[in-house]
Amino acid sequence: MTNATSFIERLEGAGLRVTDQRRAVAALIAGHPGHFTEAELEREVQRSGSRIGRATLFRALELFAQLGVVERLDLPSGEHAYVRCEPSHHHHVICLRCGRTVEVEGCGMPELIREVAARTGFQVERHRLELYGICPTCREEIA
Amino acid sequence: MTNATSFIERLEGAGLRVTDQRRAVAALIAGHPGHFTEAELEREVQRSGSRIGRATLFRALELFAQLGVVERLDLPSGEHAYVRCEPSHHHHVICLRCGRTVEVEGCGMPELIREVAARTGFQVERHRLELYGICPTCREEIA
DNA sequence: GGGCTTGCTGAGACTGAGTATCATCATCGC
DNA sequence: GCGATGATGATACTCAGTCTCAGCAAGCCC
Repeated sequence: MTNATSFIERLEGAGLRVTDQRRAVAALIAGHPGHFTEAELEREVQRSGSRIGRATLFRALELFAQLGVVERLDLPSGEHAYVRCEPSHHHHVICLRCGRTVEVEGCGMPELIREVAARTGFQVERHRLELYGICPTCREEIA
Repeated sequence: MTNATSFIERLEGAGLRVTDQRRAVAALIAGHPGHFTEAELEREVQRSGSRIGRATLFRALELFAQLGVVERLDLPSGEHAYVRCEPSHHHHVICLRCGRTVEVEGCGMPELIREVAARTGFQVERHRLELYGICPTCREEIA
């Protein structure tokens, strides 16, 4: 489980400073079950009583993204969002109804990439795969 | 091959008006080998001597995207771009060096989606897959 | 061809995400 | 505790994308 402490450890491991602001952002992200936008995070920061500048929030998100503990998503609406995640290769399945996000590892992409490479002559270096659907909880609620 | 004429046919088929502006945008898109941003298209419109408002350009892109002859991409940089494409299900392989875009059909995703659904309990409704790499031409140039 | 309806256009104001700047502050190694 | 330097935040700014609304023109009907 990714928690605020592991965020801090990552900061220390990279030789970066551990500030109150980063601690607060880490705690908020760690407490988030699904994805969130920068605007949402900003509101939560205010609600929690912390006083963190917008620029700092953006910087913290970018930083955590570089450290691999947070990933940036592009929602179908075109909005940018973030999810906390394990720093290993994986993909996200995002619930279109409640926004809950689940990580899927071992995605079976390597064969697909080999096939695409063979067919197009491209040397495929990276890919982005996002799956959207309805989570089990929401499916029950709808039914 | 997708050309400007097929864009127009799609408009007519959908009962939409065929205007000079839409014709001009269709011609520019049809002449584009790779992806392009709205800003790039805007510059080309000006260079070609047409006089099309920005709002109209956005509307035309959105329209063609709805008609399935253009697709919206999210580049790794976070920028939004568009590519012209066939209106069937497929994915794009994008060259990180020259921007050329190639469509890949029959992507082998169904099995992957079934597996993810089985593992997470999600009912997967749609997905977004984009592959980034180096195209054959660029590979030769680098070598 | 002429008139009419209605969808389309464009200028410009607006919004909101994200960035740049820079003086001030706080962390952390010594 | 001290100092170097990385981090912060207020503010101004840029730029993509949207909204509005008066005027225009495509295409239908006669």
